[in-house]
Amino acid sequence: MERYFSISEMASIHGVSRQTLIYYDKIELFQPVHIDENGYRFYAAEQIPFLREICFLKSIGIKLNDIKEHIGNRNLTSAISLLEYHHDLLQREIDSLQKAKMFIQQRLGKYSEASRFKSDLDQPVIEQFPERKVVFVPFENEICRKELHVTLMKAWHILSQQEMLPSDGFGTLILKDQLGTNQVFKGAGIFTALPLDDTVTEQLRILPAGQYACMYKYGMPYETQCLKELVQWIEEQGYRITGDVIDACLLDTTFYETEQNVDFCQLQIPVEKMV
Amino acid sequence: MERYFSISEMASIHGVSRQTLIYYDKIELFQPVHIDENGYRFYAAEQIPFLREICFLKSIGIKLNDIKEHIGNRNLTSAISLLEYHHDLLQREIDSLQKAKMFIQQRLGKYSEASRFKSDLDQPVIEQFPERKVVFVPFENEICRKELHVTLMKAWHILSQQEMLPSDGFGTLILKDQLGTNQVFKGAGIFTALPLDDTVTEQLRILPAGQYACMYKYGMPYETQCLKELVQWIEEQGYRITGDVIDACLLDTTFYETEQNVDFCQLQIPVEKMV
DNA sequence: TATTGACTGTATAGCTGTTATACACCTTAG
DNA sequence: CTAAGGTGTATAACAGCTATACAGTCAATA
Repeated sequence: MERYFSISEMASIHGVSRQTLIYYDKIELFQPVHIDENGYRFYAAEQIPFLREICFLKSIGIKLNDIKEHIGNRNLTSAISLLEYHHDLLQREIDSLQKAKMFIQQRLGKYSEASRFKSDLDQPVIEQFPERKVVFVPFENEICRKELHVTLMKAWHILSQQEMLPSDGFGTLILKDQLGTNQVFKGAGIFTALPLDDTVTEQLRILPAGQYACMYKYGMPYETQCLKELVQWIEEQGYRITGDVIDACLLDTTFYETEQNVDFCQLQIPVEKMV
Repeated sequence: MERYFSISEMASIHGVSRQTLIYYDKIELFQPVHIDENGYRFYAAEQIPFLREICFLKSIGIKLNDIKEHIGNRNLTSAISLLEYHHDLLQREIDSLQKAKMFIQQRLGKYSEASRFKSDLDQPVIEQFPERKVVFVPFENEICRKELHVTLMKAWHILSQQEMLPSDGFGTLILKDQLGTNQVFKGAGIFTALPLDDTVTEQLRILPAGQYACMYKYGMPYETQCLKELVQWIEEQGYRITGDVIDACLLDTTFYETEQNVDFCQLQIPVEKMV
């Protein structure tokens, strides 16, 4: 019966590579019991349970450094606390991936909305919307492309502080009372939909459920031609505007770099029929 | 109105570091529209949606390389397929972490069993066990420490091929018919509990539910003193052995490196009362 | 005008856990 | 004597940054 295992034997027994054992030797995680005059590494059968345990801990995602600290003086208490700690860590990791998955689903939902829109471009139509919770950040300067982008990023920051992403749509919100004045964008700002129902303490706003007069358009929110048309249409049809105007961005400029360089949007104005 | 953003402005708007933008420049993922005579980078407001989108895709875990390939010529179809692909990837990742979490729970369960054992060392006692599914690998050579370890690793390989880990206990299985002969370990081998109910095509064996005569002990399976004592006790108490002998390892030698260097085990022999 | 301080640039190492490569040595079989 | 198959060391590469060192730029102040 041979006394030692060569490095390749030891590696193949554990399903790891020779290089990996050399690396473990180097970082002093797992070293051969014997080294011969040529520098050849030799491992003992008694070492197998240790390497096995290292492989187990590695497989469940524990860092080699943590394994190294643990494996040296191992006892039931330390083994349990290492596993419990890692269990919590895994749970947090899973939660975070679940969240990412949900953000993707929401974004896909938005894309699906954008691709099968329900009316022609620049054609007014009435649609129903559920209640929407959003974060609202008012503009601080004259509205322009730059102000739009910078303000949106502020809203983004508010979400990301709560570990959320603006995956569920955003746009510009224009105050109802400013319509028809020569300061249409006074008090206006950017909204981003809340992807989770988590509480954002400040800057939370609710877009009410109900019927909205809507119009798809290409253009930036500060181009008000379509807005005027839609408001006029609302009057002609005998509707009354009941709340603030939403200019929801369906596809931003990153989709139209070369040609148009404007957003694909939907104006949404809450209305009710006048009696 | 200033035309450009400096690198630090652009970084802070997006909540990334200056170094990150330098890195994105270098890998040609996101580059400034203008570089002045001193090499200073300047970014345009129109670039914000692109960097924003890069940050979004990065946050949900998409690799920079994939983002780079995608962001250049972006359209609804490619955006959807990128997200759908990544959604599946996330799901697989989550499944794998869930599995790891379950392995930890099982291992913790084993440790808990080991720490609150129900009878004294070397004291026979009757216990109930549920049915257990295990992978069985027979010894190929004379039983000894090395053969135990090597055979256990073979069982490990069978599990890991099915993306499982031997987290739910292992041990030695001795055939009932060899008890009392002078070849006790003929046909014996290593078993490892199946952590999942997945089908392992071959080498699957079932340890039946029922009552077992049990004894905790320190020692390796090839040391048969305790086994003899337990078998004798079974006879004295008027029980009959109904199946193969299990020598379940509760804590392996990695827990006892310096002092004892043997496993903490529990002998389990299925029995029934003779009438 | 000289000097701060806050910016900018480049270049480099470090992190983690390997894998891959290049090059050299040892042993044994043909 | 050579070839094959093992072994050793040293190094780069991967990803996505962060941190550091060192140097140039710019505007405001003493």
